[in-house]
Amino acid sequence: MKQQNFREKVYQLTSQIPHGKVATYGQLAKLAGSPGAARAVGMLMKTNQHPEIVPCYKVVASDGSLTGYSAGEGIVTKKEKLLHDGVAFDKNKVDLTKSQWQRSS
DNA sequence: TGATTGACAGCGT
DNA sequence: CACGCTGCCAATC
Repeated sequence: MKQQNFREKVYQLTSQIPHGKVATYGQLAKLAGSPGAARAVGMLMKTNQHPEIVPCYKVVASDGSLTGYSAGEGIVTKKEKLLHDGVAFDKNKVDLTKSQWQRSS
């Protein structure tokens, strides 16, 4: 498996997140090959060149908090999308205890 | 090529 | 428990 560019890997991994699950920026960064690059991952979502294959709303902060989101009403729309996706929510945050994405099966 | 930004994460107060 | 500051990485201007 050849190592793609960091950003390609992040987009790929994000598109692989199953229905009803979410992943954290740190998790994606680690899977992409650079643990600690959570901020860089967030930037890729912001620039978001592949909105059709990258459900960025499935990506949340390490604490389950919904951050950013450049589309619709922002955080509000993102939360609604996650709820619609079957993700376990806790008030204003995602319940990572139940809905955090497992690693590659 | 260099400097700055940015949708984070972890630790401290 | 809530808020603030620092550190890391890659992309963008």
